[in-house]
Amino acid sequence: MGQLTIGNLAKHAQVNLETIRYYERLGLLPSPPRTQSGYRLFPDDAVRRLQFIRRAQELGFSLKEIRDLLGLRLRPGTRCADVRGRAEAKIAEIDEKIRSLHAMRKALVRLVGACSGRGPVSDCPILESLAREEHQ
Amino acid sequence: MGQLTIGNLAKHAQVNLETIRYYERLGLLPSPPRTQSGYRLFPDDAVRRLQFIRRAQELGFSLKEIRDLLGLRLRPGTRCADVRGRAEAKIAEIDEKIRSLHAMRKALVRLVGACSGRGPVSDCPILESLAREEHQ
DNA sequence: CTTGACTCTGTAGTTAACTACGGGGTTTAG
DNA sequence: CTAAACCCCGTAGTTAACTACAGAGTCAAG
Repeated sequence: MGQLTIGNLAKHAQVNLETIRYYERLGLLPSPPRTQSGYRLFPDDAVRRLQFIRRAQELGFSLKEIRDLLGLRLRPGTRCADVRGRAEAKIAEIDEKIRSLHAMRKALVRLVGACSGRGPVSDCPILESLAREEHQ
Repeated sequence: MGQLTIGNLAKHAQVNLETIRYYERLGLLPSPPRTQSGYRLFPDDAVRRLQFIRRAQELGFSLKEIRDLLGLRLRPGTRCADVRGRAEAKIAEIDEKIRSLHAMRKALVRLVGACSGRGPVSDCPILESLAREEHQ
């Protein structure tokens, strides 16, 4: 373990090979070392990084946002207050998403309940419940 | 209240006017009644519907998925078990998203903590925590 | 030592989700 | 009653995020 060609990485992470090169160009994956003949050799934790990217996309983050998220770390040389600020902003954004998902969930649970109960409720718009709660 | 031209709807819901026509074509908004000259007249709850769509997009749902979500309702003529099944599947998907967001949140909180504490923790990949937990 | 599977780069094509535009009719404020 | 501001439809252009392809080099099994 510890060295993956691009094809093997693609297999393990279940993404298209070309997507990996694309992400590298966009700065989502650090450029890996190469063999003397130019082949990429990825560390095996690149698999997790790719999975993180895919999952974050499913949560509604753009690749640009994900790049920023992945860049959030404390290295000597980064200003702590800056990292902290950006992290806190992201936390707030995540809390907002969680709240919205809970509202959506609640509406669906209500729908399922009305279904088994055959209650007179919920003929009309169920999901309209999720209006943007004055989101900045 | 009660009747919105497409331009007013666009203003109230903060979306581009052309986007509204686009959503109507895709079946995300029901085709509204028209004036005798052909102008659309939307009921005012179209605003909430548009906000729902936008919010759901930010949560990572595609327009196709959102159309399905909005179609989930109990009308006489829809098979209850079917609606129920689809709703339950959506609930499971939402729970998965919520779990992932919590994992992401936790990692960010840890980052902020390490920041103020100047702990030796978390130089390296913080967000790698969010790997796809064997997602079906 | 060749053949098939990989890899490289650069460029072009695709899909989803808009967004804009042109050429026309309609409404309304002055 | 006319000019600005709307609206109509159809079509074309844009952006993000892939995905494919062409032409050439590399590696590994037999």
